[in-house]
Amino acid sequence: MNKPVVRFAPSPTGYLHIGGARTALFNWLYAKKNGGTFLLRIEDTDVERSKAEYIDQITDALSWLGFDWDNNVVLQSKNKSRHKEVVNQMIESGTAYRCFLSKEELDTLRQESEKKKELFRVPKTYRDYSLDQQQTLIDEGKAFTVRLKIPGGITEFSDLVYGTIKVDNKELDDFIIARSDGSPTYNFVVAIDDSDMNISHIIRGDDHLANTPKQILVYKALGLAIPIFAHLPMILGADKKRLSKRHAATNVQEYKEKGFTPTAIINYLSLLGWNPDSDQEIFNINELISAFNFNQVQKKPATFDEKKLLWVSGQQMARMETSAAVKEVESLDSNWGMNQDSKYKNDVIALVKDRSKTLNDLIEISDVFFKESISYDEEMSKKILDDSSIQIVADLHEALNIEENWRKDALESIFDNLMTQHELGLGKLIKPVRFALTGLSYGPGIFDMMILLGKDRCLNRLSDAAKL
RNA sequence: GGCCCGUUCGUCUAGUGGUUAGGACUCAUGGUUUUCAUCCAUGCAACAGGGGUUCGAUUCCCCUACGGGCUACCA
Repeated sequence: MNKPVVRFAPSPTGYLHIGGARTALFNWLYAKKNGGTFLLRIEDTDVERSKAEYIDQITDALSWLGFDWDNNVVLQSKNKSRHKEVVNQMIESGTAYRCFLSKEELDTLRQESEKKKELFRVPKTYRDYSLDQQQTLIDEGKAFTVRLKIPGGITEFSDLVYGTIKVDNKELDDFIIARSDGSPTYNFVVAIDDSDMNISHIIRGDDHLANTPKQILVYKALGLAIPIFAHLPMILGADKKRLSKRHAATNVQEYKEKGFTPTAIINYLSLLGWNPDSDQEIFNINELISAFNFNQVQKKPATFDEKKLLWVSGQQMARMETSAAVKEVESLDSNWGMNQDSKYKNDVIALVKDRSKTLNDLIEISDVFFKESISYDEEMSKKILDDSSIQIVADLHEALNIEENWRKDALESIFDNLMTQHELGLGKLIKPVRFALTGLSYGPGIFDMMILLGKDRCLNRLSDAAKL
């Protein structure tokens, strides 16, 4: 088998969203797994809605996710003359024809059949006009579109996910391949471009499933080799509607800002509509590449669940090397750990990493190790630092102040004494102490934290908290 | 309306002509004589409905319902 050539073909009418990222992922995985080529084509032929800035946003997001594409980005708009050439060629050869029905005429006819509850079909008035007859109408100044001359019969193809799909060509109108302004339409150009780019496997959302027969008919009309198709089920929002801007967060960029790593996002996305045929859920990229297979791709749409993403992210976080986590955080937030010793930064992340689910958690918790003094949330301090708690904090301060050995065993014995003194369990002591030390109600082990924070910082914070 | 596709716990999913229908997330409870957003254990929870086929259907077939897609001079 030849090496596959696949492509991701977004239109630059918005940011890269989760659904697009999943489509890109499955294309990329398939290419990587089979030593194939992954191409990127921007479908920017909708002049109204396409924006150049979105192209950058999409390519940035893809790069960030790590989906490096081969060759240069193909801009569909650059192929205009090629598309026109093929249209003309098809008119000449009679596989397509000029249709002189105006949009208004068609709209009226369509409305009439709707009123009569009849099935609307585009009239094939001009289907069999000779080239001479067509020319006469052009000379009269009549506008025209170009339609594909769809033959009778059945169009059948085998989808890697959905299996055999059959459509009676009668169901398909002679659809327009070039508008009256000469611009070609999607179902036409997509076939031409895919063929020109030698795409062997078309992997895309199943919203294209019903368009596939039309595209196959274009391939056939031109005598082109028909690629293999694999349609992916849609990703739905919590309301079971197709993921769109209406939903909370659909933009890949937003997940980056929430502190998810590409690995976590990719891992979670891979689990939407696919399963590894095992119980494994946490994958690194290479594991995913070798496990990926269309046999395990689901046919039904999957609902995006941020809770599970968060869990996957936490799992990935725990598996990440400390040094890698430091790098990730630094690239996410360039201000993080400014003017801090790199060994210290490493120690902080090592301490905090296992309990964090996102890079933002890392940033939030590690911050208390960098700040000189911390601020206390008023409501929380009222709740946590009552009179007796303040007494604990004050007593601890006193005991720590005279402690020379800032080591775990020494700290432990101080807490032991405090426990007897206040007749409380360790847990009860830790709560106010942690809050005094960090302003947080959660975090790493208290002794490790104190050691890393250092004596001076601990003493200052305890006395600050005791004054509240 | 027509055509195409789909329907297993709330969610992601495994699975079989005879199973206690399995796992994961979430949630609940308990544990880890240190909090917890980590970790461990336990628990709650599903085969859309109706007809067939069959000794037996969640599994095969048909219908209905529901969901999604396409049906544009959008992509």
